[in-house]
Amino acid sequence: MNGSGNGNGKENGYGKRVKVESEVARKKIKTEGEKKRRVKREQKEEEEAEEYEWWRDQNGDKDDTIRWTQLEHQGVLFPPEYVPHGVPILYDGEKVYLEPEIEELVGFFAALLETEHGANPTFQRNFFNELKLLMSKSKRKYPIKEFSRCDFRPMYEYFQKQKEEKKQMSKEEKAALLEERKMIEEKYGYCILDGRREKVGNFRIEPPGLFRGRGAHPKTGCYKRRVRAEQITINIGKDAKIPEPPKGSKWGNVIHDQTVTWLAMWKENVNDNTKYVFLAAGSSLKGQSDLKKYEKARELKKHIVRIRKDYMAALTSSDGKTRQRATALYLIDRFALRAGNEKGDDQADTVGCCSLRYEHVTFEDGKVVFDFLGKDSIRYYNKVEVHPAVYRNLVSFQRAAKTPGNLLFSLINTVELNKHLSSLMPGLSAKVFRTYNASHTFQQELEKQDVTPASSIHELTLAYNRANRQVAVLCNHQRAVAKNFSGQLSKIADRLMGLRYECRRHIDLLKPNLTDLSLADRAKYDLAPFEQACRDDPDRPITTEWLYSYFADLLTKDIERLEKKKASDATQSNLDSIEEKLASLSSELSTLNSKKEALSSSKSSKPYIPEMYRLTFNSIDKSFSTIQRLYTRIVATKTALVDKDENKTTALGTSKINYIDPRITVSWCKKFDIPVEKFFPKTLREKFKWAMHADKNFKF
DNA sequence: GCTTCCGACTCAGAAATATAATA
DNA sequence: TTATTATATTTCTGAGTCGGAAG
Repeated sequence: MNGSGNGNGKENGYGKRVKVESEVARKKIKTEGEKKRRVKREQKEEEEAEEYEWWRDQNGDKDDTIRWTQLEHQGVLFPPEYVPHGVPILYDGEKVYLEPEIEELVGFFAALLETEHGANPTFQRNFFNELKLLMSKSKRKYPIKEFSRCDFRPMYEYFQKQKEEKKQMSKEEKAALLEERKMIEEKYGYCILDGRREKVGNFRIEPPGLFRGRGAHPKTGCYKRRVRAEQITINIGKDAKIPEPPKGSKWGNVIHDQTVTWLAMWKENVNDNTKYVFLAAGSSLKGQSDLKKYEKARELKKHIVRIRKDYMAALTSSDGKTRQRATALYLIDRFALRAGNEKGDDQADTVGCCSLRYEHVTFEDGKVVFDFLGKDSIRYYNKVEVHPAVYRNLVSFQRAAKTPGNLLFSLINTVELNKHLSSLMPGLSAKVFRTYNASHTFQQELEKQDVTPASSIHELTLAYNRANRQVAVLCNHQRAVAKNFSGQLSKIADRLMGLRYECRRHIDLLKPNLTDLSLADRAKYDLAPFEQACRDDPDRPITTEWLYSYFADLLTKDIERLEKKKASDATQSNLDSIEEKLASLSSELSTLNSKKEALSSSKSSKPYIPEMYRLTFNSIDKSFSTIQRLYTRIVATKTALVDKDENKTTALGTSKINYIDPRITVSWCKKFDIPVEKFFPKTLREKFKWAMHADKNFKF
């Protein structure tokens, strides 16, 4: 590996920035240390792998239709054959035992019983049709007629139990399993490409199951059948040894096509789509096209002003087709919309720019509202201001479309659009705008961030992620809300409430003591911003009931702490005082509980505060600094809350992996003296090997 | 020429797994 | 400490783009 690239991590390791501040941090140091060792080990592995630095001898005008000259590989790995378990399902409450083939299919459904797929009517219907088909072909007679009379629970429970058992496996068993996995990866996971050992991506043949289409896919739940060797085409070098198919079978076809990069291919039965086995993302072949993609996007930089001028002028063209094309381009460029190819009826109804329909735009307060399902049925909702000409055009396109269901851009399509684009710049197509705008936005946002090389790792990470998030929002990259998200949020909100309450009572304590001060002195202790910060959240007011739970919580935690202390390092001398404290804590806890009980019946106005948590005034300065400290924590907790909430549905990964030129990250890391490992985990460093030596002055 | 089809590739979020944080 | 839970990373496979061949 080249020195300038990888040496970076060593010179600027974590150690320099980790501040040893307290004993509490000691534990951190240990884990930091372990982390450091792990990172070092990874780096070593990266260095050890003998490296072909393909990016060093790129010559642009090589014949790029031939993708390889030598290709050797081990073929594909098939999933294990089905092993029947004999667990029945219930029909009208009666046990029904199934023959293996049918049991397997039913098992696919039973496993998904508690998921959204299992509850999806289309999924259920498609699955059940497949089941009826299999039963009708069987010699056996099954009583099963209606889905609603089936009970898949027993099988579901059985699978759950199995999962549980797997979790309970001993260390040795787990290690053995891992070992086997490694062996398999060693065999199938690599190929020889032009004399070099390169990683293969998905060498595992997809196991049978129920097709899990996204969104409202009409075929979701259909039986995705087991793939056999006879369906598979192997692509391999002429001189290479052809991999052995499973016993008793043979490959469907073996070809030696040097113009493509796949190693194996088959047709999947549900949608008749082709599935490929490709090299891994870190391979030279993938890396080369990745680099090419970003270079093309950078090429667009040189033309973007002209292209924008071009389509802005065309917005008011007298030719309808030209106006539509210009408007579509405006949307693709400004809002990073996808091109939007036509789709069939046997697919989910999703759209991109060119396939937008009447119902996907509305006009509100002089703005345009886009609301449609995009790729993967992810909702795109955006209320935006647009250029007046674009507004006028959209209104008129919609009027021309007349009714829902009709195309907004009725006169153009993606093929034409891309043809036009490639006439403006060789190789330009709609998707290049997404790459260009994503990378460009990222670089700009990064520059906007208020950080210096002296900033802490934490601040730098935050800055990076903020820029990253801007791009994710631009590209509408979303993710499902985490399972217990609201629980996690309310936990933080609860913590915030506690801080607010504490801040409030410290202010109340201090305030009366300020009245005697001179006006000038009083100005030194301005409480206004703090009072503002600890004002109640109207959605979560501090009630007496909450207060009692708050103190009960504090008591419980203090009791636990003391119990621990008692158990671990109590000497005879302090044992008594511990016992004493424990007793008073417990008594306060029971007092509190009874007060809480009484709360529902009587409405006493003054909340009871356990003795040990009552505040006593000490000095103005002490009190004031406590308030300041609490204030800082309130602000930090608030931002954490906002941060978490904003990140709730935003997926940062997709843009990092596919849209942001990695050289921007690398150069920024060099400039700000922070290891790239902070932002690129192992596989990404592998994927972006070609970008690791980017200069610190690199500009996208 | 045109439209339609389809092959080959990139990009997408969910699910599985590994790791770190916390009780 | 160990067990549990949260978070980060990797794997999986479905869903797009786009260009060129076929009809």
